[in-house]
Amino acid sequence: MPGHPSHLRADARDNRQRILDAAREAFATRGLGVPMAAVARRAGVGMATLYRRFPSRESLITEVFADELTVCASMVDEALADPDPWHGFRAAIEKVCAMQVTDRGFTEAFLTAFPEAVDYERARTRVEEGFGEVVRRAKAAGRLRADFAMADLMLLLKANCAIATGPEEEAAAASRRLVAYLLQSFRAEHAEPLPPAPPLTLDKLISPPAR
Amino acid sequence: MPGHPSHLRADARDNRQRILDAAREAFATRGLGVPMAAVARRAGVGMATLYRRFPSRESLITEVFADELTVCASMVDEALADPDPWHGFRAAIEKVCAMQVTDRGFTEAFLTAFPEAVDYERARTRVEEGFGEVVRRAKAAGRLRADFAMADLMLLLKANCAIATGPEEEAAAASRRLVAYLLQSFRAEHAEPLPPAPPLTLDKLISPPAR
DNA sequence: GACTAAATGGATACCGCTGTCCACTTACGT
DNA sequence: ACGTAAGTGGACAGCGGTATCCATTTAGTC
Repeated sequence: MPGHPSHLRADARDNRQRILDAAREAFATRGLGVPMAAVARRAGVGMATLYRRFPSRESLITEVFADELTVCASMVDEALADPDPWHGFRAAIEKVCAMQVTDRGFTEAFLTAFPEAVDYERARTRVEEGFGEVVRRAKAAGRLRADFAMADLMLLLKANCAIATGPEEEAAAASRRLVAYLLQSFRAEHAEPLPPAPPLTLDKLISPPAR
Repeated sequence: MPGHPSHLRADARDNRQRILDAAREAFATRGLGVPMAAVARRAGVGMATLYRRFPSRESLITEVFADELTVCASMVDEALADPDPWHGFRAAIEKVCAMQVTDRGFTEAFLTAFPEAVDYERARTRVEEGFGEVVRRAKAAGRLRADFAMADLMLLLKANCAIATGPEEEAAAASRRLVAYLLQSFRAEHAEPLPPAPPLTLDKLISPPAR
């Protein structure tokens, strides 16, 4: 694993970080699929540097995504710390969806699994398990409908991802409204019967290699 | 406008139709963005033929999409003929969403406006107005919440579009569940306050030129 | 059946993006 | 200070896709 920051010369380590920052920004504004050259230029490094550090586009995406997943994990922690389980559930969902709107790269990455990543894998399961606990508590409190499935979270994220395209102002409004609609349906009070949940999990659901 | 079928030699007219059929099929299975050469091969014609008939990829998409919009319009007509306004509303939405799942090209096309098309424009407004009437009647019957906006339909379609990717079986299940959730929220009975609707219409909402 | 304009297909020029190679530069131990 | 290995940037070959050109074939008319 040559990507690891340890054992790197000081300047190389510096450049590595610059690349990650540039990539995050580029992915956020222009989506994954942005030319590698654009990332390199933005970072102020040459192609070779970029490719030595991140041999494939996927490895770069993976690394950037791992960082963002960490942010995500902290949101889940906040939700767990909330004394009101439903409020925690609701706030976590609203925050992640808002994040998808502002950061297009994050959005796409969420939909494009990269099974290789290791750190990423750990953060992911941490998020999954943490959120599972949030769900359990909200159900126990009688606020979240009992037939809510984790796959429904995926459903919401995927849906919101589509909403998150286009001019940011509109996208934000649209996302808020979609989330409000769905949160209302998630409430236990007026639950109506549903078709079965699809067999989707955070990794399984995804469209294969994007392109 | 060289695209028009009239005044074409018989064989040319025939080939034009073969291209449209091939394109519809190719778009449906492999998405818009399928290589033009693949469409040509599938239609059993050369590149030149394809490009003479449809000078740009967009013009081809537009034409195919116009046909599919017609199907869509007939669904709206069915909804209008339904004596139960809410049932009509519900059935129309379920049908269109199911169509998005089976036909990936249609889905993408729905998200990628092409303002130039003329026939397309007519079919579109026909669908919009027809569905507007469906909505009006469902509201009048007290079954659809009063603050439902046409933009909410766009919201649903865009969301469902993201759901419609991946293996068809899973996608279908996921779509059914999403639609069920949203339809529940659309019902007047238990309506809760919502954030304002985004200013989206069928053409306005769209992300600019796809790629 | 013969003539002509329309229609055709495949070869081809072209373009943008990826990923590699190599001659030069720089950090760091001594 | 200086040697060396690590690091660097830009040039470049390869690839997959688009759009065009032109020699050949074919439909429709007399």
